[in-house]
Amino acid sequence: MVDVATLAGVSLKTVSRVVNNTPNVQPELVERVLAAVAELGFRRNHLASSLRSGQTTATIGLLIEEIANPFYAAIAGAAAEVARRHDTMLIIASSEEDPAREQQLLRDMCARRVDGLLVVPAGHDHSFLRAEVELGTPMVFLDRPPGGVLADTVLLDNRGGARAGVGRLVEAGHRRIAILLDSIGVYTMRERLDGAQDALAPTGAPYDTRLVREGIRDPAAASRVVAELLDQPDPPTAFFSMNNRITLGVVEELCRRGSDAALVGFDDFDLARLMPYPLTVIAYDTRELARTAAELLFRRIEGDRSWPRTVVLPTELVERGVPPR
Amino acid sequence: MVDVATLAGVSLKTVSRVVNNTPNVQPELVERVLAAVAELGFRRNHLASSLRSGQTTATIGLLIEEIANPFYAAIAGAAAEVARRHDTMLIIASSEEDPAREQQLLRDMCARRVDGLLVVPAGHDHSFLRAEVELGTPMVFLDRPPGGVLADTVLLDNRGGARAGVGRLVEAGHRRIAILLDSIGVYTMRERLDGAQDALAPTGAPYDTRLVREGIRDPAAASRVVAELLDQPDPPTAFFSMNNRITLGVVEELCRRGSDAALVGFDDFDLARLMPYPLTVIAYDTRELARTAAELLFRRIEGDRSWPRTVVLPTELVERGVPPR
DNA sequence: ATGAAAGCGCTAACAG
DNA sequence: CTGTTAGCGCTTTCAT
Repeated sequence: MVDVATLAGVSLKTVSRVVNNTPNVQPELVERVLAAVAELGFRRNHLASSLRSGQTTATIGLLIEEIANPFYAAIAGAAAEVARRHDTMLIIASSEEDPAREQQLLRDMCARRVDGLLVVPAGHDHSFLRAEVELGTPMVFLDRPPGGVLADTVLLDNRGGARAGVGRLVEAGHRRIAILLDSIGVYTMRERLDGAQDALAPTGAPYDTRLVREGIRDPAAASRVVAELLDQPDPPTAFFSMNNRITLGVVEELCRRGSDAALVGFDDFDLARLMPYPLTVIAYDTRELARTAAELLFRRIEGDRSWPRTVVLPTELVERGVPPR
Repeated sequence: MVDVATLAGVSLKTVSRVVNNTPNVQPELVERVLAAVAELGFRRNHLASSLRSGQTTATIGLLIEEIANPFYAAIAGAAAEVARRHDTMLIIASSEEDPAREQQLLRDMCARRVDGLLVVPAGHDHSFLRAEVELGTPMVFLDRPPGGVLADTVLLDNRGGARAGVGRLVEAGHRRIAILLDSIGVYTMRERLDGAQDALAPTGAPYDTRLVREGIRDPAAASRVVAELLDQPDPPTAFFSMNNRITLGVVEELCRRGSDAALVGFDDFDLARLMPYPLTVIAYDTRELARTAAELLFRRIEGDRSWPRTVVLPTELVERGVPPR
């Protein structure tokens, strides 16, 4: 900047004014400065400017589990769009579901003085962020609630969605309904399981724990569990899958066998219409989830100091056919 | 840091040493400093440290078209993984295929003094980056070559892949092969078209421009084009689709009609096995593309000053059946 | 409307 | 092993 000022024959401060589009600079000087900027290939150092001015880095951080996963990619896309409207850059980091890594990444983002944080929690204890929150760094949690810190949270109606999905199977006459889920350690899975039980309770059907299978991490595992369940003496007549990876494996195995068991899955599919199986699902708007969270965050960044709130977004039962019992 | 130093009764510099894990500090002092850090909730300002030390911000920028797109999400995932291994944060920005926006974003990233840039080009002229390159900011282009600037580039063998795909259709006896593509303005599409023509040329079949359809932006448009082509007096017996959005629309329309036309598509699908149609595709390793680019970038960041190179990654014909003519 | 001086929070260079 | 001093590139404050 000193070089530019020298070349343009003005003071350093005038260069700063021109570079920042401050009004009240003589057009002639503006031109001279701009010429010098071009000639020297000057590029403003954003770090230095936000170091001195102190308030904003025009950057927010997004912490997710894994960017290659379509769910998180959708979140990142919606967050990026909102960030863009606020002329803000987005730092994206993946926790890989590792709480230690989550903590390290969040600390690092804070050290970079992001203006705010959008977090899909991996761990259950976020009290280490309390100091940061008190220091005034806004943060919004999404998809899962934080632990040990009071902050804005945007969630899906997991319980209501699962209740509706299993309810639909009950309505179709099913009583032996297998429930397939990933780790019970994850908040969303616990909520969905509660919802499933809400729907099952009024039927008076005995709650058969052998029909609830936990720890299914991928489609292949889901296929194996389905095979095992169908080979039992008293097989289930319907399946409730708690995420789309599992649903995929269930579809594969049901098709392989030409089974007429019913299936309802949590999470919608891009290609559901082309599936060789009527796929009724519980859908929700992932982008809306992220958009809501990001907009809440920017409201905070712009100075909103109201009490933290929790927003719950609805889910929708997308009916594509449910074979009766 | 001054406060921490005062509280711990040491100099500012000692605090700096402790915070940076510099060896050769008395354990006792380390402890006192750490206690003060904890008590005051001190968090090192990463911006200030990289402003002064000047060399590295431990940040790289990734410019893509749109993060929610699975192709770019895969790229982002692989890049994030390499960045992570180098303890580097990733700023991701989406150009939305707008060259003006691309330029603005890249300039902004440079202003933030990223250590390097990973770019999937949207525009055709990147000469505005030349000053930046000369100033020593490493950058690697991927999926498409840059224009007007010499830099490392990692590409797929688009031409070879298309040649193999269309070649497979020719081998199955097809001569009237419809070719469906997105915008001809995109490098990858032009390359793939060249490859298709490579395969068609030796057959001596007249090159029928009515069978080459450009400007297909989404599955619905692809379905419409397929319908139109099949309703012609002399319909094609095979389709070559140049990306997976198009392939999807082709599959839908072929299924709807129960057509036995052959189909080969560029880009693989997650759910190809479950498709109601034998889907032979040209596959490639998207993550490998990004990994290669990111590793090249870090080699540059670490000081490699060798002449820029271009790497071309192979594609693979994944055979899932091709109906003969 | 323009400029001079101070300083953001940190690290480099050099002493002690 | 520890401290002092200067200064990264910019913006703020206050003068002119």
